[in-house]
Amino acid sequence: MKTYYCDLEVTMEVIGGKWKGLILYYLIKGPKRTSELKRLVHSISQKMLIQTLRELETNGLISRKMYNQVPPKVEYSTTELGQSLEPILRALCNWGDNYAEKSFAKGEFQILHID
Amino acid sequence: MKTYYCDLEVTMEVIGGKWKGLILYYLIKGPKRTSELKRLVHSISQKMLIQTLRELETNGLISRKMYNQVPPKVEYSTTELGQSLEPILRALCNWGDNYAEKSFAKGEFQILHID
DNA sequence: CTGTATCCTAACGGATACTG
DNA sequence: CAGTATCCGTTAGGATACAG
Repeated sequence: MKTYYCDLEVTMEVIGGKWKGLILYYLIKGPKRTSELKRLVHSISQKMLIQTLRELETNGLISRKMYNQVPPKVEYSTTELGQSLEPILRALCNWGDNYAEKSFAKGEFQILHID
Repeated sequence: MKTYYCDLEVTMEVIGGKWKGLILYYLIKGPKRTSELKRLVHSISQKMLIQTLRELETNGLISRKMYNQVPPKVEYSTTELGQSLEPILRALCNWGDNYAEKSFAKGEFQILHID
């Protein structure tokens, strides 16, 4: 059994990592098919996309709906719990935007918006 | 040069990972000496503590003050930028607390509060 | 007390090929 | 289209010893 010493650790376990927050962020805006997510989070590999979706599903943040048809169609959407992260994820984005502006002069990195 | 495609990635780079958010969370409550942090974040190794502090400092979130005395004394504190994360980190904690309550029944994990 | 230097392992994550 | 399986390199991170 996993043990945490601060609630912060719990949240980071759920939305931390390289892809979880990002995928959740897109799903919060509305349901998406697997291929749509693959395109939106365009640098993610097939493996990590599926793997991350499974973890989010296991943690009860998103749900998976499968349509029985050929070719297959699967749609992911946030649960109520996942949706409750919306204000937090938005705040994280806003902070990052502000931070980026202050750090741009240093030329340490770049941000490409491709929405 | 690092490239990001969403502001969310930027923030996660800064407070993500296993220790950054946690250390920042303690420093936001007030300046701390190295040994104090080591005690508070009690499961952290010497190596990760120093390494994480360096990264937070490089990102401009905390500052390091050294006293020239024997034995050495070093004190870390948040910068204005680091302090600006206070509402976000608090929100992350609250969410984790709420999430934990909903998940306790499953017996998947435990939380030990040792403040 | 604060910090550095090694060594070592496990997890993360990318590339590719393949299945229904 | 959606997903699985495998291989493999990189990195995160722990343990330990040591230095100023």
